[in-house]
Amino acid sequence: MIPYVLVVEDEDALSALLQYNLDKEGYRVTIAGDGEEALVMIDEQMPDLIVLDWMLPKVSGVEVCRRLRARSETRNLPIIMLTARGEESDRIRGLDTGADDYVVKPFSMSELAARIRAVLRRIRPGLAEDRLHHGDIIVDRVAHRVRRADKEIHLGPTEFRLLDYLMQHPGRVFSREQLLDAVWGSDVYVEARTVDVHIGRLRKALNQHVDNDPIRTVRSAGYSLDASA
Amino acid sequence: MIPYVLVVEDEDALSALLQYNLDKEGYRVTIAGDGEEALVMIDEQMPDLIVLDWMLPKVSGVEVCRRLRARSETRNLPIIMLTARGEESDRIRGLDTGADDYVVKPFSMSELAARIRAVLRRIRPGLAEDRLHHGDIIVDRVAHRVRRADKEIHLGPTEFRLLDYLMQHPGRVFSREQLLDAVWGSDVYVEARTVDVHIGRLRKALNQHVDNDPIRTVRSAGYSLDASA
DNA sequence: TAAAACTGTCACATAACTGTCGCATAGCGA
DNA sequence: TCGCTATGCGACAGTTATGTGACAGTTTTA
Repeated sequence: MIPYVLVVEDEDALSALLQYNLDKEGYRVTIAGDGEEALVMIDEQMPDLIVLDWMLPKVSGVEVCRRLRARSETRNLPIIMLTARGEESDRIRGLDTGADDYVVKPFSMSELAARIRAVLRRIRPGLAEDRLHHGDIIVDRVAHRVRRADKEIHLGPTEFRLLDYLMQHPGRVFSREQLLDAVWGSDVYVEARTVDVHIGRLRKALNQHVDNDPIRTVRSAGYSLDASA
Repeated sequence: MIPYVLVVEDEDALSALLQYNLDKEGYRVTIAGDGEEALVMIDEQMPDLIVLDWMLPKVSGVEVCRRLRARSETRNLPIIMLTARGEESDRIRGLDTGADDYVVKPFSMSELAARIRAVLRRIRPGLAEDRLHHGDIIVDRVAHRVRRADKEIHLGPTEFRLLDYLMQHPGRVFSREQLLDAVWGSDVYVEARTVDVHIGRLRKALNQHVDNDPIRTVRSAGYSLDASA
């Protein structure tokens, strides 16, 4: 699955550059222009990693960082800080606040990309690994196969991506909109109810040999992969 | 082709010695000082073999090993562990984790070099082997012959290379683009659909005497050699 | 040098998958 | 319990991806 990076940066020139290059590196990228916006987007879209400018309007980078660390859902969200030279003494405070790494401006794209790779690997090995297990479900991303209780399960491409995404965050509830963003892509327009249909198809496929349904419907909130099991 | 060896070792004296001696043995050598650095370098430089100290700062040797084995790109990367005497009981765990061989410190350079040669010869399946087997298919890369179920199969050059490539990674799904890169070469421009046609021809040739198709189509993803069978 | 073998593309047939509707149910607050 | 809202899901028509025979241009073989 494609890692999803949120860039929080108020200088448009830089954020556009970052978007362009990270996209080319194979990441899905969104931009937030200030800390407040960032906090909202993080909640809604659950990125895999955040590139966070130290200085930001409204809510500073440090503050964003601190708040994310204070909440359990975002405690392990990888964060890379961007700091300007001269704020160097602050770096340490940055890491204290809970950033996973920092890059000093001006930086090269390849340097940032390398840090991102390293941090993703270190913090969230699940992203890079090519097999996801949960209960009796196995998703093999390289072979593009799904098994449940040792039976081969055939899924269409969309159902496959949907399951893959849910398996990355077991137990977490996703709204239909979040799932559309993550699985269909933020650019296409599709009815939210379509998610229901695909969830239904996924359920049917997964439960054909087994009695218990691993997908939990959370009324008026969305769906999640059942954390138990 | 000079084999490229990455040495992961935190004691500078030892790593320098290794670099010197392995270089003299005819290997290209790079050093990583801890596990984290190693993981980055492996990704970026794709060495042919890794000499990995058991005890490392940040990310231990075992952990590095485990993570490499969890990702398909590095699953077959040969690894030789360096363990200190007294960690001997751990040795077994080392091999379980996926190391291909281990050497107990203190060791002689010639011993290490011999292990490296042996492992390179033994492990590199596609590169060194002159025959690939999978199910009832045999590809003889030296004689340039293919047999299935004991019948000689005639393939054109492109079909041969295509099958050869698929047989190096059974089960793994390759996109049309990946196959074009690997089989046709990254510089030529050929329609992606051309892959379909060659897959079709390959299928026809392979299945002429046998009923079951060893090539799996994964809709919207690509093709793979069926890992079962 | 002619015949045979091989390639890459196309066009068309078919199979697989998608998104939406609409109606049936289930859940929930009053 | 009633009424409203949210979800489940079969059906369907439109779309997209794949399989494959034909063909013309090239390369290899005899």
